[in-house]
Amino acid sequence: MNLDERIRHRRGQGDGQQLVRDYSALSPVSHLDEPSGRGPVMERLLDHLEPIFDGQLPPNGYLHGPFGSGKSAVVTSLFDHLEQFSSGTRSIIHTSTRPASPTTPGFVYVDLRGTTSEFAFYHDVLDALVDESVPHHGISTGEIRDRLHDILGLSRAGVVIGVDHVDEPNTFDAESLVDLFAGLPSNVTWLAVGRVPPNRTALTEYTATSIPVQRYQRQMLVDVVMTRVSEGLARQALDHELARRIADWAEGNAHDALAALFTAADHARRAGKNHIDSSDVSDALGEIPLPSVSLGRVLQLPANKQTVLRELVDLDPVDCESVTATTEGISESHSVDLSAATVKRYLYEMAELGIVERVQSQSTSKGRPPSRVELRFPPTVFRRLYDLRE
DNA sequence: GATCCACGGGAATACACGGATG
DNA sequence: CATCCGTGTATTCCCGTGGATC
Repeated sequence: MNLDERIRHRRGQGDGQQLVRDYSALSPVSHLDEPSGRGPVMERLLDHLEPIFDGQLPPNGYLHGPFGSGKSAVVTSLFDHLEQFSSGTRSIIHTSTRPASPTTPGFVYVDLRGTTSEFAFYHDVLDALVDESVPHHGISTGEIRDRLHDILGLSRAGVVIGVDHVDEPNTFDAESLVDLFAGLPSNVTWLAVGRVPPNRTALTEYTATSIPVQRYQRQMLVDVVMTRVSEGLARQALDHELARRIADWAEGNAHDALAALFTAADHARRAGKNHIDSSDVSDALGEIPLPSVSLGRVLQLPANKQTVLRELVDLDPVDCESVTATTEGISESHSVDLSAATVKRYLYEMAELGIVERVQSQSTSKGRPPSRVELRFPPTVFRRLYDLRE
C-alpha cells in the first residue's frame, strides 16, 4: 500500500476529496526536485562548479546559511541533476574493468547526520561510486579506503563530494572533515554545507569559495508553503492569508513553516474538515517549539532512540516532571523493550543533542532537583512520519 | 574469524539541601 | 559565620558484550 492509499484507508471511504493527499509532500525533510525561490543560490553554485564543464575539478567550497534557508534542498537537487548530466557525458566509473577514465567529475552527496563514523563516511562514498553494494560488516575501514583509492585512481576527472550538515551536534566538524578528506586521493574536492558562518569555522582555511544563503524573504516563504499545498493537499485547502500567517511566524525558516503546515493539515484532517482553517493554524503554531531542532536530525537517530521518542510524544506532560518519571512512563509501554537504565541514558543523550530539553523543576526539599523533559521538535509531524514509515 | 556499532548496566561523579561542627 | 558532612537525587562516563553481516 502506498502512502496515498494508506491515508485513504484510514480516512474511510472518501466523500468528496481528501484534504491530505500526500503527507510526504508536506514533510519538512523531503525536498522538491526544483526548490522554489532559490534560483540565485543555484546560480552561484553553478559559477563555483564551472570548471566541471571543462572536465576539471572545482576547488573546495562552503555553502553556509541559517537553519531552514534551503541549503539541503538546493544541494540535493543540484547534485542529483549534475550526477545525471555527468554520467551522461562520460564513460562509466562503475566497473574497474573499464580502462577508459571519466572526463567529467562525478558527484556524491553525503548527509553527515546519518554518517557519523569514519567507516560510515568512506562507506557511503564508495557505495555511491560503484555499482555493487558495499557491505556494512565484515570489512575494515582501511579496506574501504583502499578500494576508494583503487576506484579513484582510475578516474582522471575525480569526484566532488557534497558534505551536508557539517558541524552540528553529533556530526563531523571542520577539523574532522579535513582529516577524512586527507584519507582520500587528491582528485577529490568537497562542497561542504553548514550553518556556521565562514569566519567562525576552520573549514574556510581549505576552501576557495564561500557561498552564503540568506533566510527566505516573506513572499518567497509564502510561495514555498503554497507550492507544498498544491503538491500534497486538496485544492483550495489553505487560504493565502493563512499561508502568510505561517510565513510570518516562521521568520524565514522553511523547515518551521512546513512543519506548521503539516501540523495544521493533520489537525484539520483529524477534525474531518476538507480545508485548513484559522484555528488549525493557531493550534499548529502553538504546539511547535521555537527554536525547533530539525526533524531531519530526529529521523536520523538510531531506531531505538526514535522508538523512545515515539512514546515520549504520546506521554502526558504530567508524567514528564522528572527524567526518572519520564523514563518510567516510557518503559511501561510494551513497544519499548529497552531497560529503564537505557531509556534514561537515551533521554540524557538526546538532551545533550538538543532533541529534547531538560528544564529544571522547582526543587523538592530532598536531593538534587529533577528536570522536566520538553520536546524540541514538532511532535505531530514526527508522530505522523514515524507511523507512516515502513 | 573479522568487523562495526548499538546496548546494557552500573560505577563514578556532581549537585542541592539541611544540619552539625569549629 | 563559614565550612564540612551526610543523605538523597540527578547526571555523566565507561567499557565489555553481543547482534548482524560478510
